[in-house]
Amino acid sequence: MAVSVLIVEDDRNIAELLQMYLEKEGYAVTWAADGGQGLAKYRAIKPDLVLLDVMMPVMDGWSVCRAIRAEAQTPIIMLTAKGETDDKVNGLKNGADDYITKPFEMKEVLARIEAVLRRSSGVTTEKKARRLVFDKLIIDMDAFELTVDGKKVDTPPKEMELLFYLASSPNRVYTRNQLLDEVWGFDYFGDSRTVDVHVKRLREKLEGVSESWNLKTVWGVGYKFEVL
Amino acid sequence: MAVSVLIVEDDRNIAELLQMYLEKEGYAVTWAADGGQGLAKYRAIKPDLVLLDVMMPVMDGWSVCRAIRAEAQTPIIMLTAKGETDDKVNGLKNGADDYITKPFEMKEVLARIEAVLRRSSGVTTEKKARRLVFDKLIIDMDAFELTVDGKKVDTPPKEMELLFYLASSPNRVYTRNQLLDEVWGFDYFGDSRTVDVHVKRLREKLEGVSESWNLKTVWGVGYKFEVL
DNA sequence: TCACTTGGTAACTTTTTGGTAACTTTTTAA
DNA sequence: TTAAAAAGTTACCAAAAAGTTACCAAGTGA
Repeated sequence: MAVSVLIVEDDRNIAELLQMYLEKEGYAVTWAADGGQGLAKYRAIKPDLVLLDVMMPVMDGWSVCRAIRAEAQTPIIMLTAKGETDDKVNGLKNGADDYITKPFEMKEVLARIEAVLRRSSGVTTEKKARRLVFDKLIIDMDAFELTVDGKKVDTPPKEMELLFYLASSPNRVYTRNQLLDEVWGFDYFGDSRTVDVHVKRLREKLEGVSESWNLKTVWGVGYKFEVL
Repeated sequence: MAVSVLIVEDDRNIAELLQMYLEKEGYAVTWAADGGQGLAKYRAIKPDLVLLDVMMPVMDGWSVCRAIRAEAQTPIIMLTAKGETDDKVNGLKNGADDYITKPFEMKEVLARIEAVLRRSSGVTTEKKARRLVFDKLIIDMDAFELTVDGKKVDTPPKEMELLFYLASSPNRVYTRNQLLDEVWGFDYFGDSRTVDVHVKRLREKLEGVSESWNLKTVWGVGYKFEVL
């Protein structure tokens, strides 16, 4: 069953961004725009985890945090503005499990959520395969290491992630925009040609290694990791 | 089977902090908010160990301690406020096995628990490898000693723990935040660049010693202890 | 109390990366 | 056959990340 997350955040944009990312990761997301609503929705749906903004009008995050703590042990992650150092202390005092400083990276948020859920026992987020093996090619995202024909090849993050993504679904074509969405993040606004450049760089590392796979251009569409 | 611990502590925050840490270490934790409840839960679940706060309203820690001692030899660790020196004497008089002064470090608590359990025979906490050996490198967390190329090298705690953590999962990359969570504790409030500095200090101690391993930077991701 | 150790911060330097722009080549379709 | 569109390629640069150094605050022990 899906893990449910309640977002209590008055800034609509931040909330939507979070929601989009979390849903993509398979979480069931509910959003509350203020503290009062947050508490109400909390009681209604009893989520597995709460993301709670500190700065909110009327009923602030700490009040909500204490209120939730008074009735259950649901993990709470606070979202605090940068510089408010005391928040860290407050957080623990009021029973928060972790806190994230704005502005935050989505990856950061996901990592924290998984960490907190892991800590609070029970819920286990099933992890995907982090290691792909093809003929003379190993893509290991745990070691963050690319092995080509038995040799380790230094490969920057973006290239690793792009290759890993393509190779996770062999023979499937992705458009540049799909790749930008999935690898760069849907909040990336740049030239789609940047994909070409990364493909080029990957090809330099991979060319002539094996007959059984290659990074193929699908003209007018995009790229795929082709496996014969 | 998991080792069970009963926490009797009226301060919800402290209790939760303890619970979180202990569960992460694999203990089965039960919490009681006051002395009466504590005694009741003690009788219900017969835990392997009791963490008992001294200062509690209604029925204080000493009473609970004596009550438990009257019926079993279950190890008891008292949690006392700083300055209450007499507690030490009281503790022994009332049959406590150990005592810890607030505010305490979680690591301290874990160490005490393991020590007490070891002493009270019976329960054996199967502990992980506390000693890692690589080519010309010995990381001994029991002796808290680092041996490089046959020579002991004075190494401060944080560096030892960081190295030990990284070396416990060779070739696996950890981000700075993961390392902060795991080595510094998830309740650490500080700059993630502090990891860099510790890595630097470790490298000074380790550089040029062996070809078969090294502390490697994974650009854009984090660090790993690489073993060839 | 004072000297020493440790852990952490801040500031500055160096390295690496990701992305853009410009130019070239290939493919498609009229 | 040729022009337009798409993709390949190259070089370069600003920003991000990591390395490095110096310094400071808190804790420790003599």
